[in-house]
Amino acid sequence: MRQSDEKRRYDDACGLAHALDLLGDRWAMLVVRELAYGPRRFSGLKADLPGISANVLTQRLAELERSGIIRKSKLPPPASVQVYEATPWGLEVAPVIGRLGKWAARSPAHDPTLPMSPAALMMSFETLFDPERAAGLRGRFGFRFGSADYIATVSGGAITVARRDCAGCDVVFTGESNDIAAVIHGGAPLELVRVEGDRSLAEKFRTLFPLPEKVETLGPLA
Amino acid sequence: MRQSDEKRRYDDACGLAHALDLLGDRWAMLVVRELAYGPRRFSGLKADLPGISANVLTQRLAELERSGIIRKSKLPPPASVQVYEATPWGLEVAPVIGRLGKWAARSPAHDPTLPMSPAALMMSFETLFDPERAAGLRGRFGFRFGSADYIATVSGGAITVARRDCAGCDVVFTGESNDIAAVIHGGAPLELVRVEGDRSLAEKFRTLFPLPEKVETLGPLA
DNA sequence: CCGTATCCAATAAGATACTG
DNA sequence: CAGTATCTTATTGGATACGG
Repeated sequence: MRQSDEKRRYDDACGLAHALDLLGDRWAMLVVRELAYGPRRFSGLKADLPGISANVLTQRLAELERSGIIRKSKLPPPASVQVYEATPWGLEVAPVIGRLGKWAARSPAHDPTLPMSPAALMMSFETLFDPERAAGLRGRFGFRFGSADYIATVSGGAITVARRDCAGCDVVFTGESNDIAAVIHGGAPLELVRVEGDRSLAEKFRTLFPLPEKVETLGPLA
Repeated sequence: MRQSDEKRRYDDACGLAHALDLLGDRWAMLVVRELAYGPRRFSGLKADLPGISANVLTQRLAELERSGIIRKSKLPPPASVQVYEATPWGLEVAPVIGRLGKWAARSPAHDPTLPMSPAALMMSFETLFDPERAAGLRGRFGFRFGSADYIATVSGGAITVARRDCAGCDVVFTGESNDIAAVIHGGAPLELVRVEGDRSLAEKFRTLFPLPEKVETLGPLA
């Protein structure tokens, strides 16, 4: 628990400074990332945020709720479990933090071999998607992570992602998000994960997400 | 100085997590904002980041330089003073943090009456600009803050901002960035600041930056 | 004047154990 | 499973002193 009532804030009218008042605390943006595709439970969030401790997660959820970025809600019966979900406004920041991620992927210090959560992987599909490479391609691509299913729909040079059952997809990838990330982004062999359905479509899917070029280590000598 | 050599990092391959490794420390993004339009000196940065202490600024500058986001450089003689400037890659994150700011401006908790630095104000012009309202408008708008001059060029339904002498502008606003912000964004009377040049153009300029609608306090009851 | 280094008090984050 | 409580450690900001 916070000992003082007053949170540390920037004394600055700039919208960016206020964004950092709202999302600048450690873990806050990553919590929003995890909620980008639908409601999640406390334990799921904790599991997908490697290294966060329960008390910090509790505090972040409370602050984000106070700010109106997320809210508590209850899944319909018979589940009836409590979950956290992004509000419509909270959801609007997802594409912005996605672009922040795309920018950072050019950093020489970025290490793509670290673990990657299902939500992070699905967001990478949205942010790294290349419409030109997807021209003329149509398909529904399912991802079964054990904890949840997601589908990515490619059509008309665009991609959309949703958390939804994989039934009816043209291809379904099943495995750990780390391994699926290695296959899609890292060029690892398809055999690392389970692939059901149209295999050639799966191969094409892998080509849609070019990694941004790394920055030169010493920076361009302008 | 940091006591441990190891910086606290996220153990996460997600680009966003890496962005926060690079820019997640307090003040870091605001330093980048201040460098968005050109090189700045230490004391200028300190003055425009209300509340930062010299040692924290020193530390942030060193970290950002290590990451390749900014670099030290020397102004050409006879000035020959040391300045900090964003690298080309570092500059690329400016529009992204601008969008973060635009998103946060919808927060019910956002207080636009707080102080606002010149760089923050100029960035707000870029992020809040409405191309439809600027249709058919052309002009060069100068801003003289005492510490530096900036110009905003509106043409063809677009706006560009640069730090440059105001000479040749159609309108020049002179005053403190706080007051100019109150005039442009807050609807304060033009008389609060000094306006030279085409006054009707100045009035039109004020209409180009609609503030985003506030979120309802309790959030939409979906 | 332009920073940098050091010390200090307050606060935020992390680890771990524990409760309903 | 969903958090709390408690303790320890790390980071922040302010003051101040110092070097170019």
